[in-house]
Amino acid sequence: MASEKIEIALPDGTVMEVPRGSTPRDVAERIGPGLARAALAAEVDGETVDLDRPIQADASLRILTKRDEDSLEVLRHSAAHVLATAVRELDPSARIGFGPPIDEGFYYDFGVERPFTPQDLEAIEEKMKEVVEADHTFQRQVVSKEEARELFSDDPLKLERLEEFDDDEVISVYRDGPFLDLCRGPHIPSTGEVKHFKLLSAAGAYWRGDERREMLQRIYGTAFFSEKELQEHLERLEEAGKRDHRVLGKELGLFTVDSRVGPGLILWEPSGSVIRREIEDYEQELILRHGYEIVYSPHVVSEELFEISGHLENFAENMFGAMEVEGRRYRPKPMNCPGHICIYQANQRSYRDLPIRYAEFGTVYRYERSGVLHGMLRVRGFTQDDAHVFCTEEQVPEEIERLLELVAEMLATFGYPYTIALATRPEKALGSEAQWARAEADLRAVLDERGLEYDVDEGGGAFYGPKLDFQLIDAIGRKWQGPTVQLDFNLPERFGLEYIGEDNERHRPVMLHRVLVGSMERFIGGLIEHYAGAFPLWLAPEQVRIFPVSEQWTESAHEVAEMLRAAGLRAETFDRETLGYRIREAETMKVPYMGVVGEREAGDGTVAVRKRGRGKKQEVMGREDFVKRLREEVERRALE
RNA sequence: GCUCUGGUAGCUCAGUGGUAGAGCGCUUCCUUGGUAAGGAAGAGGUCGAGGGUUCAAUUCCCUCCCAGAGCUCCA
Repeated sequence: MASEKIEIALPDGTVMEVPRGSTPRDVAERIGPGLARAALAAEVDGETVDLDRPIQADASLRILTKRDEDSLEVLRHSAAHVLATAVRELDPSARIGFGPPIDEGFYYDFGVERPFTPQDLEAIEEKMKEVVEADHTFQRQVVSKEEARELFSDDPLKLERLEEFDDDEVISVYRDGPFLDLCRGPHIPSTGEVKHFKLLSAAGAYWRGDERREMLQRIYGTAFFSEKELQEHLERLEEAGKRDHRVLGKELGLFTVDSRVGPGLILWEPSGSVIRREIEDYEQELILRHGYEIVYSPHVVSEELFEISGHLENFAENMFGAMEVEGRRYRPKPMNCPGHICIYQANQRSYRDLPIRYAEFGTVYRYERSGVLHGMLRVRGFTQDDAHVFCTEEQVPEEIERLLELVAEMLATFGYPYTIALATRPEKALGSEAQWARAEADLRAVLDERGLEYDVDEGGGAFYGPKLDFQLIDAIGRKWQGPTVQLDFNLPERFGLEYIGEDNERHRPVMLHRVLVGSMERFIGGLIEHYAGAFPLWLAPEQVRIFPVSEQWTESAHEVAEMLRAAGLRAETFDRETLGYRIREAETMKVPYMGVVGEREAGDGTVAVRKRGRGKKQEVMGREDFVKRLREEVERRALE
């Protein structure tokens, strides 16, 4: 039996015969000593495992080195163990929660007496370096539940997790030097491989994410295979910090909040308002061109409406409280759809009227827990660029097609690449299976027809219909929630929506909800970060700033600015301090264009044009040409 | 909501059991400057709000308000 062979299929297609019970490490050694040295983990039949995990049957095998995506996860998981090892060394009484790898790093939760301070993190990081230095081997061991109970008898958190194992489940523990953890694995061969890591922050986190349970102390960190990648990651974090819309919003005077107004409620300063108005004007022009009609609905609505819509039943915890007037209860609206439905129902509708597309920049109010509020990105009052399409089932594909076109046009204008996800029927769903199947098929067909790539989020749809989610990718690669399109079988039913068909019978229309920017607040908050505050000309609150070289040319500078304003451009003059100061000020405020007027320019009717961020590279041009050039750039909404 | 951290001049922040400081900004004056900070003087603060301890609180304690980080990507 011992000499029995099994077949291992390698990624290059070759098949290797090895004794049963060989480990991936054995295979790597047979392939070559270089690979054996570089090996960190392995993928056996698609499952990531340790290098010394014996293989008992024919399998496909891939040796993972630091070049493989999946290795990074293993490394970070191991880094989390190194962290826990260090924390335990410093505080043996620390209880051990969970410590998984996450998207950009890892964390570990600890049950400790007091929260970690930044000094603690430094000390822990130093201790981690010792653990790495010691190069402890990660040793996997399979134990029985009974043995595991014994091993973790002093740690109630681990014991709790242990009790959740089914009897037939394999329970594994991993040891690295002094530290033992209940862990699924896999791990890299030894702690010495965790060379480039950094602890980033500490914060409270509920045990198992349940706010009724004990709060543990979580430490976040990240790890990479090279110092270069680590440094690049830290720089990215720093860059993201510099782009923070709250900081830029303050510096550039875009928006503010005031505790007298209330948390999560945005006040738009003039400069921010310019940006918003430009976007709203643009979008209005866009959607009118795409066949929408503009409507308006009230901010405060009788509760009766939300009883019909079901919001009171399903959305109440997100709604602002009721106010009573003349014995009737009213609510600030959390959504615009019920109002639009009432407009639809204001008249009898014929199939000849459909599709009907109502759009509104509708301001809604939603209660969000105070802890989740965040600048402009998560607020309690915001304006949606909301629209509702009422159409027949047959018209759905064409409407989806139109929406895809609309989305593509709009996102290109802002320079966002995007991805699409189709969210399908969840467990608990309204409407017949056939209805869902048809709707989903319609959505797929349109996407496929256009050759668009998309992910499928199985069961991710709303209970009332499938949806398309668009995710934006910003200038530094972060993802943002973008447009959404949702089919709705629910509200037409609840409100009893009807249209008269060709057959002179009453029929139920389908309803589509869609937003493009979603919320003006969130979208513009995101745009601030996407552009790092340097808005393209058409959106820039101040588009041009004109400086005289010295006071005697102030008049000329004013003339130029006046000319620009007459052409509809937002131009100012600035003649304080020295020329260097004025340039610096304009660069800091990220004004796209600067124009300098001195003796030469005043003499021959030109202006010396400097573009934001381009340093001294200036260009002298005629004033008319300057105006023309800027007009042209605004009109095509150029990104650069 | 919960845990931790913070709230001092318009902004960014230092500081102290004996009623406060810097840089930037602001005002005024000087400077008339050719592409990222010219010089000087000055004004400006109920030290988040309320209560308590104390001879004395911006500082220590309590409550509240606001802000920030985080609150399962399941060993």
